[in-house]
Amino acid sequence: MARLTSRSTGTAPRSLDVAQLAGVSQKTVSRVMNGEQYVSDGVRRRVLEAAEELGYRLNHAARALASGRTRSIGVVTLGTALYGPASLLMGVERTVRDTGYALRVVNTMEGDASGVAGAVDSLLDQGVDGIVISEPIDEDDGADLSVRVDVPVLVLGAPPPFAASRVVTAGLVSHQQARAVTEHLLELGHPTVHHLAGPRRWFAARDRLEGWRATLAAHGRREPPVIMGDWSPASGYAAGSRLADDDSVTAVFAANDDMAIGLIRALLEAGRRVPEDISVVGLDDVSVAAYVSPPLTTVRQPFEATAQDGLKRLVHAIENPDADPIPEQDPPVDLVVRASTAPPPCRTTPESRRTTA
Amino acid sequence: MARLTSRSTGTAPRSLDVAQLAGVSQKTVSRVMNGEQYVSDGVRRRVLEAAEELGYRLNHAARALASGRTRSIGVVTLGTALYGPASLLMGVERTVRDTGYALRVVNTMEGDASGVAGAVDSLLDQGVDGIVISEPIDEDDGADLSVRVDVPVLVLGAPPPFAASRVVTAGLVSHQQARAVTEHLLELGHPTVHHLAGPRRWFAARDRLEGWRATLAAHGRREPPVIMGDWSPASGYAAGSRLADDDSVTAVFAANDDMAIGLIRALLEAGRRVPEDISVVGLDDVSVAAYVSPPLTTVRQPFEATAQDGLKRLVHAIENPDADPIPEQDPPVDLVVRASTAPPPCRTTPESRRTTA
DNA sequence: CTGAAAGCGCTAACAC
DNA sequence: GTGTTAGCGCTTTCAG
Repeated sequence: MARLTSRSTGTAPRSLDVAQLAGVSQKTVSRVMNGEQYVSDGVRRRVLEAAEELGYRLNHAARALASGRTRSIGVVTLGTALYGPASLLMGVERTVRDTGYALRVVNTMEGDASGVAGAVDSLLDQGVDGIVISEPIDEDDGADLSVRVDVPVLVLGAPPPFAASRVVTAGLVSHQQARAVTEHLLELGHPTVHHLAGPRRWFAARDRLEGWRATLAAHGRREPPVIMGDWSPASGYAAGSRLADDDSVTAVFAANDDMAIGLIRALLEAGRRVPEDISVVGLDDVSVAAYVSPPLTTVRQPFEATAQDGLKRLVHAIENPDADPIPEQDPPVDLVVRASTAPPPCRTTPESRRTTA
Repeated sequence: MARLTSRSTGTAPRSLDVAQLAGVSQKTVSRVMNGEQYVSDGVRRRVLEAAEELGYRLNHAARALASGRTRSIGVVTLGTALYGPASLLMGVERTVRDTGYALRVVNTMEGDASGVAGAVDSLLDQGVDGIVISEPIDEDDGADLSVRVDVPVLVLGAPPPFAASRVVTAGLVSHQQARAVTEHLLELGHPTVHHLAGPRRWFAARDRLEGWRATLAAHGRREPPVIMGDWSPASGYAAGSRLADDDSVTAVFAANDDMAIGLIRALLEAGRRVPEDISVVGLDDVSVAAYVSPPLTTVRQPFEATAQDGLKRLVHAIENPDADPIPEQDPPVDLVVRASTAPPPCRTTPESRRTTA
């Protein structure tokens, strides 16, 4: 009964130690730890008990080396605390555990030219079975990813920024959200809708702008000049200060809630009432949206659903390399109408069509 | 010049392949890749070129297996998009890359009894050289961490929730922040300050409460009953609805900005003016704080500094197991006075001392 | 300064 | 059902 290789204490127990304690081969321990079949219940129990007694934990590095799979997924994030990216990351985090994968996170360093490419590279370097790219923003240079990405990639909230063998996307909902917002405003009777856009480098910003533009066109409305913001309340405030002087403005769609809140602040300071004089809509439904003055009409973002749906499809792609990808499932648009929108001040008559093509 | 082991294409190149191409031993490649000294410049360059040509990337799993070190740090987060935890995570992410470590993230699943213990366990399981625990909340049960944590641990924003061999902390600033807020309000002439606290299970909530309480006591002021919130604007709103009826309330310190915003909303709806009738202070300095009505007086959180300082000390503990820990460096409290605070309505006389001990 | 040999702890392929 | 034999691609000794 003497152990063949009793290890000096201080070293972590290996599967061989467990095997000896349980009186089985090392391979059997491996089978049990991996939940494989073809192990009798008695042996399985003995092994489990031995492992427990020794405080054994499987060495993932060794497993990864031997199997070539790391059982981990890498996430590329922006490294900002902006509501959208941060919420998406949380959604990914919460979901990934259920998939049985571990999570590695890197962020695209601001001001670094390598950007997404560098981040993906570093993940590949660390060893991951799949990659999630959350809301990539356009690179300064057109840095294309020269490295070969041979693992499946999930892109959240944007189309793939590079070519990879197997790519899936999720959360491409900005266009429809913008349409819902614009139509809501038009239905209230506003002759047209102004738009405070996010930075051009963000796909979500461009897509919202497109959705707004397309909707105005579809209704034959004049398209006012776009105002550019940077997602921050300060930029919304600046936009509001400019807009406040223009009496023709009756409705503004801000590309996110933060800008909407800054915008409203500027309008109020300028003596314009919201929504009596000007209606404002945001996008995100941040937690305070219902409690600012006036409570903000906005669109709730489906972060959790996007993360879940995307991850499910990424894992499918990882584990079934040859199978067809699962089709994307768009969540419904969730417009939350509160008190920042109302019919325009004077003109109750809905519209004078044909102003523009 | 024939390669000894030319590998079939399709397999990733190993250090041996690089060695053969460069005409050196495999060990020399290892030396170069690790930036060790005692390699002549010529050899180093040849190796680097060969690696580049082959598209070689070091296999971290093999390295971890051979060296016993993973060069990665694990983070335990709460998995909520609350401003504090989310911002801390971003700070950690942004900082960790500079340290040369990779980041693994797990979150304590809500409703799971194992909580922090389970999360730490799963990190240990994955293999990490150090662990960051961000704002742990108290467990339902007194689940103590039975697993042995033999890697250094950094706890952010709370005292260590369990005993580990080497623990460092950072971001224990709530107490001082609460004091600054309370003193600001007292200096404005308010006879006392009410407190809308966060959930008891959060250390930050308890510490803010303690700071507020201690400050009132130090100034010999009456301590009004504490109102409990849950960090959400909704809970702030509920608190505000109750407080609005009480004429004796002239100043409220909400434990975070979200609650402060909800609180203000309720007060305004009830016809109380802020700050003319009631002053309100939040904590966090969320991005919209300056743009709500009225602009919120609050305390800016030093998330980035906390993450940087903490991580620096964690890495020190990892790499110098026997050295003394680097002492914690508290960032200064950053009270941002805006328009939600003012002297109390009538009583210009500062105080009537000795109301309570 | 450079190299040879051994082995980290596991899984893969195949025997029994 | 279970065991045996080879490596996975590195780092670690220890020689030179």
